[in-house]
Amino acid sequence: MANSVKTFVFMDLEATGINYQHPKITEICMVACHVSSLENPDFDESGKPKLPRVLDKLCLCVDPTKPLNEEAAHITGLNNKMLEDNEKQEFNSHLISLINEFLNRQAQPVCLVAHNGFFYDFPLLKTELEQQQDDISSLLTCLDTLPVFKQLDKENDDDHKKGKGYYSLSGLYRRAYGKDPIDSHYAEGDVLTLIMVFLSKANEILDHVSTYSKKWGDIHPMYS
DNA sequence: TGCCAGGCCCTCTTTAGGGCCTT
Repeated sequence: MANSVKTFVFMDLEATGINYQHPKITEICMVACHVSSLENPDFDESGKPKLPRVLDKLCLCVDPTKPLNEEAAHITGLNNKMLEDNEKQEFNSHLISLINEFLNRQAQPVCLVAHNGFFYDFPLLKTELEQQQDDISSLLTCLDTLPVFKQLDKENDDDHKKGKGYYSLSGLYRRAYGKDPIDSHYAEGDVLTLIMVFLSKANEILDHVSTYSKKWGDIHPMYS
């Protein structure tokens, strides 16, 4: 199909807090994966899929220009002093250019993927872009793995008791691979975990990408 | 101190309320 996604860009944001705190981004990571690597992954001797060898990565720390809340600083391992001491730049036009160049380098069309992306990562990125009077291509599509995994369980009649953490990123990783992911809450660590979670159901997800995805242009900012 | 977002899902439901998931 002419419109089939050719590149999935898995992404994760670390920030100063969560939605109602009007957060600002402290770290952004995007890892681009060609669809062929997801359709036909290599497997290790235990039958676990391997991360694709060919990955493009963009990982950057950002001065949020507002205080991180205590919990965000604790779980992300970042704080304002650290970002200031390292003279990190704000979310500015240079960063937006980098993101655009990174996305434009990939085989098109591109689909952004994030866990709980429809309610966190995508609206927050949209807000930061809007505050710079800018945007990324409205031709992008985006996919949130949280509703995807809920829907797949429904279709597979999974009747497990779904307590707290069942659909968290680390919870999905534990379900798939029987152990905790590494480097949780480092943006790159979470993105690599997300790719592994995606690979655990890749063919089922890839079969329904058009059903589950939204247009980037339909994402609303988290706040203005 | 607890609340503050929000669409979806679950249940002690459907004339509703509360928890999840993201930092």
